[in-house]
Amino acid sequence: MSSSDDDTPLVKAKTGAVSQDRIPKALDKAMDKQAPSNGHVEPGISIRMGPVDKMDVDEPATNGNTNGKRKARVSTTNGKTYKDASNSEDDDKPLSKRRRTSQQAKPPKDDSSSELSDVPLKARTLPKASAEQIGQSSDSDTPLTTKLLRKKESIEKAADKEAKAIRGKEKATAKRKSKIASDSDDDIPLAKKKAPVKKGKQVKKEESDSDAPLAKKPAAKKAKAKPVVTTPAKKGKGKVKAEQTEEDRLAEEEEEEYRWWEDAGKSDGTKKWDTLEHAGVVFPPEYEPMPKHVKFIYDGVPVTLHPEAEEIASFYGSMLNSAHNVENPTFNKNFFEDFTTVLDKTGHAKDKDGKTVKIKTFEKCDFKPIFEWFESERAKKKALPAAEKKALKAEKETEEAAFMHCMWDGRKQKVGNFRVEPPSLFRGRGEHPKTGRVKKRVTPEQITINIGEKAKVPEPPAGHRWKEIKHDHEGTWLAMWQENINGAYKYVMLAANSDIKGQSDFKKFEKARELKKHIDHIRKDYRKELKSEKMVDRQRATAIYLIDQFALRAGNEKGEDEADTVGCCSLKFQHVTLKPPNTVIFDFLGKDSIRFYDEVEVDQQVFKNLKIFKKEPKTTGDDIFDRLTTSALNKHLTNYMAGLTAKVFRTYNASYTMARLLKEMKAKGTIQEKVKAYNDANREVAILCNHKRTVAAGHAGSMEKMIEKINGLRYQVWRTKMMMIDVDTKVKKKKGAEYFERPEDLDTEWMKQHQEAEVEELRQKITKKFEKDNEKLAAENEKEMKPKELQERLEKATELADKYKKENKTGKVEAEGKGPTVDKLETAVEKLNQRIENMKIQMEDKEGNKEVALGTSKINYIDPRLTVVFSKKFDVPIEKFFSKTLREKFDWAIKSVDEDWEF
DNA sequence: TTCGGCACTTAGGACTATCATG
DNA sequence: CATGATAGTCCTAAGTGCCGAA
Repeated sequence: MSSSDDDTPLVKAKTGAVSQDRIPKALDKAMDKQAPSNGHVEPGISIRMGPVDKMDVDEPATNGNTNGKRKARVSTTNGKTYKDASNSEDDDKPLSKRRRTSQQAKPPKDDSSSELSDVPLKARTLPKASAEQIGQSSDSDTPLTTKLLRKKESIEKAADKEAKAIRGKEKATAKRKSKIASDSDDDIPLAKKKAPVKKGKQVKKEESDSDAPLAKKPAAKKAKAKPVVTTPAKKGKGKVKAEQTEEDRLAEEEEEEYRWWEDAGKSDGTKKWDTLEHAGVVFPPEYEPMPKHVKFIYDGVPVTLHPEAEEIASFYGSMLNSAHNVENPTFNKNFFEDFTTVLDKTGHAKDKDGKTVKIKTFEKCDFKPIFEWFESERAKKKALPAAEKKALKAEKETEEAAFMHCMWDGRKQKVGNFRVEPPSLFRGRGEHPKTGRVKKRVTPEQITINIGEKAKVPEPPAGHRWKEIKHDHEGTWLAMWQENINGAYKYVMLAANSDIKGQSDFKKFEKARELKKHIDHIRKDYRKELKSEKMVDRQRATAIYLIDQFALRAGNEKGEDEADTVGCCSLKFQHVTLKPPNTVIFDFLGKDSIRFYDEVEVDQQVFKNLKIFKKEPKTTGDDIFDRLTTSALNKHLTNYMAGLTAKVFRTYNASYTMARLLKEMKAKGTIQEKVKAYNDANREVAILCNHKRTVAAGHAGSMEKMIEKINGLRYQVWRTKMMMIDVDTKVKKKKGAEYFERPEDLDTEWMKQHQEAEVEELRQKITKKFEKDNEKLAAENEKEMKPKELQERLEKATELADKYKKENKTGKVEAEGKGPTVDKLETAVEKLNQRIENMKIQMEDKEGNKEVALGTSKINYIDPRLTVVFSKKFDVPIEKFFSKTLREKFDWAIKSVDEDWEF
């Protein structure tokens, strides 16, 4: 049967080449052979990967490793229990659970050197090895971590739901009604929704459509609130409503808070404001030449530069300590080129006799004195008394106060980045061809101001004028300029906690929630289209599959003069390695030149397709999706839902994953434990989105320290056990000799070293304390202690050393503490073991977290309402999850949901 | 259909404040 | 009370995606 999966009629290709629109049957078949669809995967290792295409069920392999689990699955997409309709059993399989063979698998190359801080850098350079080589080398250590307990989960989930259903039968029905009323068909089984009723109509008028949730939802809520007072489900909302009126009154008296998320109508999505007043931008301070004695050195000779050139030299000099830039040849080359241009213009340098020195070679430049001067300045600033620092800060604040806020439709709103970017050296990431170039000072003449017609236009600095004054009501920016290196547009916009940003955030998440209603349909479609005989469709379906399953970015085309990074649509031949039967290895640099490495199992058909897309004559450097662009992809996606683009999948899958994880969580334990559990879920999402950070410089060191500490504790455990024998020789028999054995890895050599280290540590501590005490005495004008006193105090350390020495000699440990008994010692051992366990957990946590950044997903991908609900339900203060700024940013979420809310 | 222009979100790293810890 | 680790903030680069003109 496996050869019949291509049941669609095939149009004969004209030339038979892959690049034709149609996929020749022969090729498709050939691919079948190369990638045997019935290739066996050991069920023990394999997590079920790609969702099974119904059309492929005749292929044993794909089903083989999912075995019985699938049958029992109940779709939980909407948080409601119902039998999954039709053939999309796996559509809702939570992302993070599926298909990552190596969720946290480190690429083989990284493994060797986790202690080196430059590893990430290395990892970020494009691998030179061929794709095949990578495949092979990683063969050996396909790390299979994180296997999530799918079975258990679905059982728990079902039980959970049942319980819930019983608890709130009434509630549920009320909710159901209200939900329907409020235009959310969350509860309707997939089967019923899948008909693309809206399809055609929605296509073009996305503007108004995508706004629908924003506009309609709150309105619906409000309308509901009145009549529903009696139903339990509505109580919450009724209350909110009541509070609101009160608050409104209060608000009017003070600041007046605008609860836009409760405001119906408002904003058709294009017009963003009616009136807009603001103070413009703050320019960076003019360059202040360094004191005369600070010289740039050329070829060993201290020379003087024209201030303009000196400023540029100072950019470079001040960053001598960040090897990241200064050791990058491109950075140096670009810098020197731009530096030379300015030097040519300003007459190069003068030596102390006023003779011109021409600067020709970068290697002969010495920026050290400049660097040192900057360092000393920095130190000076740091050493400033706290009071002075504060005063300085306050002064700056008052100076900038006017720029901090604007008036947006008459409401005071915080402005985000009102400071114009100061000149500097461009720090492009990864292998950016322009990194190191001089980013010039921005003049008022380059800046366009966007402001209300009736508002007072901010004064440009004396003797200057703005480039242009606009009154663009459809823009949310206050000022704009273009930077000189890439021609990038820079905008001054409102801060994240402003209404306007909040609104678009809200919209974003509502859009993702809407995708929930269409996702099954979409998944079904792309699975079907994976087999389309049209190359374009097949590529598109495959791409959507990757975006959906692995949270890849869209992957727009990039220019020549940018770093060479990719996303889904721009994946190149060498970024994807195929390992039969159905394992795919992704290895490429994504946004910010962050490496994406993942070894996953995919749907058999996807594997086959990728093989076709990589078919000769394609080779390194060629596009895998050569018939696909992001705009074609997005255009296709809009057919399903207005405003649906590739990016929405990331939001959806991230939030959906978080929602699932939080829902599965048990409300038990201390607050700390709950927070930890939340962070673990957060981490899973971060891993899904490949949000990374560079490993902290001291990571390996602090790791080692922890290990030593743990070993120290283990040693103490052993010693305590030995003390038991000292107290009562009989325990040795009772507990067995094994109990008293010192762990093997803590061999005699280690022990001696450890003892010495302990003694030394104690000695240091005593000495330090002594010195400090003395200082104190000196400060109080009293007599300092004699060195003899120190000697006496150090006796303790010697005693310890002696004790250890004796222990080593006799092989016995004298019991410590008063009235030691076996019982007491046993509790002591227990306590020590507990501490060891805690530390181990802490350590693992740290290690697992060392290159995962949680912030990005929390700020951009996880619907904040999920966190708010979690906080309320589990009774953990929201402060534990959101910092002050985040609480402000997510104000709308905090104030708008009760604990019944679901993503 | 492609391309450049434009506006907006997403991103990691540098810098800074705060907290724990010894 | 210093000191190092961690959390929080700031900065700006690097994406996405839309639009209209060629």
